[in-house]
Amino acid sequence: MTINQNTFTGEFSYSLDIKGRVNIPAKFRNVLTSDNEQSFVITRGMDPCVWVYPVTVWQSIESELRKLSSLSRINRSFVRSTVRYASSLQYDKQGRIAITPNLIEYAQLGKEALIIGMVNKIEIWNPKLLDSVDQESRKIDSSEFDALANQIIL
Amino acid sequence: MTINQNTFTGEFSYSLDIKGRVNIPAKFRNVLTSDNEQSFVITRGMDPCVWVYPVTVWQSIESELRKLSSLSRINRSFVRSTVRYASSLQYDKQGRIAITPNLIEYAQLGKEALIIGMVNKIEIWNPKLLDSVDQESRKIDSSEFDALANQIIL
DNA sequence: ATAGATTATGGGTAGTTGTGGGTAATTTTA
DNA sequence: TAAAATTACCCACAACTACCCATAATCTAT
Repeated sequence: MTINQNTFTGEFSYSLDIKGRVNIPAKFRNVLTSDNEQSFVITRGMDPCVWVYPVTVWQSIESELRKLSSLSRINRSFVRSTVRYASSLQYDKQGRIAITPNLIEYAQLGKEALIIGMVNKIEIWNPKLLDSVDQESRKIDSSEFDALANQIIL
Repeated sequence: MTINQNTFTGEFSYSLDIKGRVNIPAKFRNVLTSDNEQSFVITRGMDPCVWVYPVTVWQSIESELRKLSSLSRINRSFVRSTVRYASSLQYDKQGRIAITPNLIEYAQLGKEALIIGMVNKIEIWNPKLLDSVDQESRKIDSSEFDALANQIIL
């Protein structure tokens, strides 16, 4: 039994080809899907990147959304923004996925795509953008970052 | 019963071969893995070296990461930086591990690799780098170093 | 001291993975 | 409705990795 049974870890560099396809790391494939669930969910990330969820994880998000009353305007807006960019997907016989132009534009993806395991989901980044976003985050919240490291890293 | 039952101690020098493989000291093997858990986790160290964790230790880090909400930007950045360079691994039939090019570059590993027991994890160093980093640390924080020694050494 | 076992290091091979491109089917557009 | 564009499916190859075996050095036990 490996830890990758349930979680995504590691970083992989792949090329986004002219048809908008990227490889999904072999290590991630049986985490993302199973024998009885071939599809998964792709959507916008909170950062300028693409998020890819296993169906089980997405379903728990969806069930939370169902609990939100549509009477509240902010609830409606939140549900809309969460669901709007999400779509169900499968990989092709080679283990690649086709990223929609919408998402390519949002994540500003070029020829090189960096795929990062984020425990319960996958992120797909433009490498340069990732660097600048992470640097920015750490500059602004450096003390918070250090506090987390102190608390969590063994 | 030996002290090595649960902790990593001591220092060992091995060669990193052309395929990026290093031996894991025989003494460490049953600390790192067990009959029902064959894999372990390799990642970047805080210093310029490689860290190797038993699965149990890594899992407690991971479970803390799962608690962090993705709504906070610094949380996302922290999870990313922690998980990004980590991967699950097993040794081959000879008791070696294959270190990824990423990590070899980060730790500036050459032909000679120094493996050091660090109680709850293993460190893999370029010997020269280790010397200079340790000297540097002690020069800068010498009073702190002495205070720790005073407090801990019996 | 010697034989057997374990450990350290090197290399070969088969299978998997990553990448590109072709063709048919489907959708979109004029 | 027909042409154009897009998408889905398929095949092929190159690169890499995992697995295997071989040998030398070291350690252990009698």
